[in-house]
Amino acid sequence: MRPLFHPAIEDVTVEGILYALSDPIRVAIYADIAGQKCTVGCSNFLTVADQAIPKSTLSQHFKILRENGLIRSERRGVEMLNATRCQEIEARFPGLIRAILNAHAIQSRQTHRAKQPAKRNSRR
Amino acid sequence: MRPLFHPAIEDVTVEGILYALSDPIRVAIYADIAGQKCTVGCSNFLTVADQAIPKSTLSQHFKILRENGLIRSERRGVEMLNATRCQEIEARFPGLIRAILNAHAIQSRQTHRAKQPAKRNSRR
DNA sequence: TTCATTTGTTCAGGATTAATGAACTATTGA
DNA sequence: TCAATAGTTCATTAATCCTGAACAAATGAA
Repeated sequence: MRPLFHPAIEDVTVEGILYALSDPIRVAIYADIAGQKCTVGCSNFLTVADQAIPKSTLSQHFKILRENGLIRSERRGVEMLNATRCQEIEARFPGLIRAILNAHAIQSRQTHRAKQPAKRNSRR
Repeated sequence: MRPLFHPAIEDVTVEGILYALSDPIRVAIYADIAGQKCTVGCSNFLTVADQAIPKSTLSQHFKILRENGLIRSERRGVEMLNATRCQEIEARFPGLIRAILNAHAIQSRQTHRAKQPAKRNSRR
């Protein structure tokens, strides 16, 4: 099994960050990790927003978050501990992560209030 | 030819915005339009960052920007005038567009300074 | 040690999405 | 009516994504 790849912060791109967070599941995962005090394992997200995610899919999502510089993952015993790299990104792209998480929170509140509003299309 | 579709601002999603701007060509186009005083036609972008873009591809890029709520396009005579919807988005997701454009500007400066630094990978 | 359990990765395939040349539509002006 | 200009649509190929199945690594118990 290959060692985990983490890009140096100066190799992290805006496009990479936006791409990684342009998926509703990934942004939900990232927002959750960012909100936690401590690091968390992947399996906390086998269901996201009442939706079951296959673990192979979940693994890919974490890989995308990791390889685009959004999180740092470290094996701890049998599980993987994930932490955000918010501070590093903040130093490179001030305000970016905060604005995205804030926008995500605004949207989540509206979606909740409308109680499943006929399935928003995530992309396109 | 179908009439152009523009989503209502309340149907614009964070994921849609991030997706649309996660492509290096689209974010460059968007940053350019946002920086202009007046609206501009699509053909201004047949080359972006010294890279030729086929016009069918360009048309798709504009469609993605438009249908994710980032720009408003209007036919004026034989050409298409495009304007950003920055203010509407600002009202819905405060600070989001500004932070993204700022990050893009930071990255562009660094990329320029390094004079084509061995092709940054745009995604992944 | 050996085995079962837990957690996550890798691989292979089918499904989806993106890129683009060619043909087409719409508008303008000669 | 014709040519030129500006974009769109379509069809095909290429690239990506999703996920079940098999695998790998660490732990703890027997």
